Amino acid sequence: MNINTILKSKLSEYLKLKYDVDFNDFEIQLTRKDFEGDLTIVVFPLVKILRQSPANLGNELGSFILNNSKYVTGFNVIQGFLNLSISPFYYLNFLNNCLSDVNYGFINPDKNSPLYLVEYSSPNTNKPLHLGHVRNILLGYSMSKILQASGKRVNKTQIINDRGIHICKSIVAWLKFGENKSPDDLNEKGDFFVGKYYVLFDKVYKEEIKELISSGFTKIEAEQTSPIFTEAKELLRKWEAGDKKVIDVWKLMNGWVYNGFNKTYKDLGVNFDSLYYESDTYLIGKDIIAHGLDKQIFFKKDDGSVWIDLSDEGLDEKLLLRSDGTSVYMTQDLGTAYKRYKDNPEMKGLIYTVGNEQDYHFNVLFKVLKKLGFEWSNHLSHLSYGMVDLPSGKMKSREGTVVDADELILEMISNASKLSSDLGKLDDLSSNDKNILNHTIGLGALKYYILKVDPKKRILFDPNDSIDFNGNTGPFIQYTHARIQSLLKKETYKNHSVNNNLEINTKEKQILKLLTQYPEIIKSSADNLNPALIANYTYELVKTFNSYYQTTTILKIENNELKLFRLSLSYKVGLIIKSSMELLGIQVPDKM
RNA sequence: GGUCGCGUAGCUCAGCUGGAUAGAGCAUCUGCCUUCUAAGCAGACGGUCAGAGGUUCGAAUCCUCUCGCGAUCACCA
Repeated sequence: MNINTILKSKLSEYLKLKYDVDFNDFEIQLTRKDFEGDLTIVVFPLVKILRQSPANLGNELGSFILNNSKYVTGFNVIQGFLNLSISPFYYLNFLNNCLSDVNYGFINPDKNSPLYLVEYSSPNTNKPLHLGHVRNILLGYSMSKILQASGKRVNKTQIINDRGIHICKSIVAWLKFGENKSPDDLNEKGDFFVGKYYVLFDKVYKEEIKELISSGFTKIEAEQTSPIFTEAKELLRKWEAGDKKVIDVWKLMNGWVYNGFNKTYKDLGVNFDSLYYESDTYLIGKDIIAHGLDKQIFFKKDDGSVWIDLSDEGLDEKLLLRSDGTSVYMTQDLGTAYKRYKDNPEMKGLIYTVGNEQDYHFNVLFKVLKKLGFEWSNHLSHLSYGMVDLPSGKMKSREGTVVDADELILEMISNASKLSSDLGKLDDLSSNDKNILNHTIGLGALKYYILKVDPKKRILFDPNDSIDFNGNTGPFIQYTHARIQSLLKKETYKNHSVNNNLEINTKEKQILKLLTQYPEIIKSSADNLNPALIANYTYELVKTFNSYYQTTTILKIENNELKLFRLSLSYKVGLIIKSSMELLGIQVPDKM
């Protein structure tokens, strides 16, 4: 059993007996360095209840726990802080137990575990993925792993925004200028290929407007009468009418884009369990609107547009359907949410990984569903994250100021490659193994760089400042893991029980203390939807271990018992590093 | 203007539900590779936690106000 739980229950038992007070809300923290002790109980909260001075109370509880727990070997009291020295015996015992437990810290979900849907990525099919998507994808994927580790069944899902005027724009441009060529003909990645035509459309459109204005049209007239834009609108009409030719081109081009996306997902090491398409769900959304109108939850304005009044919730009126009957963003999201519920009626959570620019949208979405009386609406939550901005400001795809996901991945790999060849670390590897390793390291750097930051905070990304490989970074953590593996390789290592009378040093105790915290970190990370907690915990562990590794002889000592203990400890640290990096979707190599 | 979020070292960030003297990395400087991987370790330097009030034994953390930055309030998605 966990030492905190033991201490809490003993103390509260004591308080009940002696003072007839029910209290179990003890705050137990790691003792600050510079103070003697391992765990600290804060007694201030009890001072008021028991009407005693903090010092007296600390001493009283301290002597009680000293006499009643075999794990406590001493105590001291400073102000209201009761510092307890914990016997190495406890930690060694813990090491023995958790050594044999491969899944230490993990709660394995089974068929009866609550089902959570985690949505992430959710791209438009008219342009390649960029750095903003990368943050989204990494966050969503990592959260799905973390939720799984905390005992939830997870379905990783996305909604693909595959219809609408923006899609038609790239189709029109390709039909006009594409010369019937496919990405394969030009040896291009499908999403780039299509994105190119999206940009081309915009270029032609702007030129047309310019010409029209110079021949006497107003700006608005020009925008409306632009031939290429008219074509796009016509195409959208045909698409909605189910015109076979249009649908075929649409399918063809979307297929190219999906191939491109899949390559990027593969490079990032992520995947999905289910896919939803806006082209399937927007009609369901329209049905829901009709239903809500029926029940008078929504209302229709004179021009035919449909709205909901959320002023009683502190929000405004919100449009749900355009006056011409076509759907808006909200329409589609209502439909998608409903379909997901229908497909997974037992779901206990649906987490949308979407940027914080859409906080308002999701606020409204959840409230609309609630007003519609869907009891499952309280399972929905929004994992909102800050934008990734450049020194020049916001990324804008049409202005070409985006950091492209694929280019960034390549750059990270080449950075890793350059660094490892400079250091001469991989010289004895085959070139294929080198490539795999550089990919692992480059992506480790990228993923860690993004995930270590609190999701709700904005990230300022400077492309000229290539991502660091030293300090609090992915490669540093990977490196430590690799070093541990090579250490273990040099000795025949077997699982064994550590002698409980062993003397352990301060740094070893520090590491063991950190290891005991691992399950709480996973839980907290899952509860707060925050992978950064795990990232920063792992960094602390790695840093502590490195300091130990550098200053403590592990292999070349006479005392066999001690050597085996040190190997056990290293082995366990390696396991924890590996499993927590896996929760971030980061691979850890055995050699680098 | 309304709403939401953010503001911690020169820079990038930790600091979880309030706890002791504020924590890392980068950068700058000083040591350490004939001993398990120097992508490392040890150390120095660096702070008005945006500002002002309040709550209490105790506030970077909670509340109020002010300032700064960002997002949003679209018949765009």
